[in-house]
Amino acid sequence: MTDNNDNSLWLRRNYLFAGLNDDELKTIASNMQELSLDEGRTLFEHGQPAERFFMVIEGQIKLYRLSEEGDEKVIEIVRPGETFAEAVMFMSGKVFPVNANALMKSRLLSFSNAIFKGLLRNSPDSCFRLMADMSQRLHKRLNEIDSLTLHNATYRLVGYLLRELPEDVLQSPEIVLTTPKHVIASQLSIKPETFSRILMRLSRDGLIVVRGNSIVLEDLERLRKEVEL
Amino acid sequence: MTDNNDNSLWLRRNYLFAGLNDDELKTIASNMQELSLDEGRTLFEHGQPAERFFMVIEGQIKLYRLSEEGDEKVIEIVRPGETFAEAVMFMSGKVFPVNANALMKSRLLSFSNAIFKGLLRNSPDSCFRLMADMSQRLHKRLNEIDSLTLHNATYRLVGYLLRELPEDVLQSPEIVLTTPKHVIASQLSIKPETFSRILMRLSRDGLIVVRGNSIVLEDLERLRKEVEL
DNA sequence: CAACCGCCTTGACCTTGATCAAACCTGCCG
DNA sequence: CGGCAGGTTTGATCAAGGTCAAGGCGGTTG
Repeated sequence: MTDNNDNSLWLRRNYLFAGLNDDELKTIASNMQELSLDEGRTLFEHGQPAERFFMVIEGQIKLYRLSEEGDEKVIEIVRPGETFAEAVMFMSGKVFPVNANALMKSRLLSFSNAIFKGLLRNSPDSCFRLMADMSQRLHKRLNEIDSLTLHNATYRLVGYLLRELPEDVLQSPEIVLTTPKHVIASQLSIKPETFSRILMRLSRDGLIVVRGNSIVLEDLERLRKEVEL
Repeated sequence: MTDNNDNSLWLRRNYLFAGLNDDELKTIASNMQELSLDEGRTLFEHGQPAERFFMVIEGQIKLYRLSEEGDEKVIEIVRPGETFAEAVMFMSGKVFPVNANALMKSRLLSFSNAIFKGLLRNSPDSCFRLMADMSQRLHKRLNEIDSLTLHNATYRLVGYLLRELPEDVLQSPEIVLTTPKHVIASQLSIKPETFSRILMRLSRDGLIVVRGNSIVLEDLERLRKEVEL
């Protein structure tokens, strides 16, 4: 139970649960499960019935789709503090729409859809939070479709770099990739070879400096112009 | 008011409002506005503040994005009975994420976000319906990303044809395009020329027969195989 | 410390679908 | 009925990014 108390902190911190009172949080906490996954372990697969949703508290979870030929498209990398698969509980079929797999040793919490739904019924506030969450996801997907159809690979990559930049612009504009490049490439719908070549070109042109997993954005001005045009 | 009574029928028919009682429906109805748009008229633009959402009762509304160079990507064609922009009310920025434009003379109803949100606060049932709606949209977007990144233009086009097929398989497998081909092409993220060529190839191979806006699916068997592999 | 393994990079070549340009329909309007 | 306009088709060419193959570079492990 001390374990669970520890985990409850994560609940209070997440906006999804912020609309619940102490009793409701207790209900959630007493039904949540902690689980840990070794690197490479799969949590669920596309098409499996979905009864729970998840929060990452440590590590990284890769959400992805597979084509019939086995090609992989990474939809999202979920990081500590973030929830996933919570929108599935309202879908008619109620099966996971993607595969989920640990990129590294990870710890998660899982929550019963049924119980959470029960609480939602008495908490319009929580409903609104969840809807805000879904609305934001919808918007992110729209932007991805936009950049896939209206823009090219360089645009997507530069956009990614700029989004990865920490909020406060004052600190040094360096990004340290915490995920293998080929996974980021897949997320941006670029092949690893092309990903590498674009980084190459950007550094040849003096926009960035690459040293392994570290990318320094040398010329923010020109990088920003790259995604505006 | 007879007009509004007429329009109220549309409300009762739409699942979004199905969770509301008579009083609540009356509130909605008394605040809804009817508007009509001539062909080519724009309803709203990407980035404009969003205070209302809409239902089409006649005609077709094109939702689309524009690139900086003016290229257009059609996100969706909204047809009679369907609502749109209702997810926007929960977004932080509350601006329309797309442009909306009438493909032909159209009639719409519009509803105040604020008032609907007020009703939602007392109707968990309606919240759940809206969440089901958003969840379904999320899933549709995911599938679009999937088919953009993991599949080719032919797959998308054949998939479209099969989805357009009426439910009951018994009737003749003919599709009549009610939207200009270049608009459908954009929806599928294909250029008009390529769209035309793919139709050409499919009919040369005996899978379909094209006559203007009519497409007869001659060989459902092989068409289905096309999207499975 | 050597060997191996996974990941990344580099080079040569290829394929899909885009682009550009012209012809072709079809419906509409004067 | 002639001509014009929008949408569609067709043909020739092009380019972005994918594929295939080989090499390099760490990092881990026995």
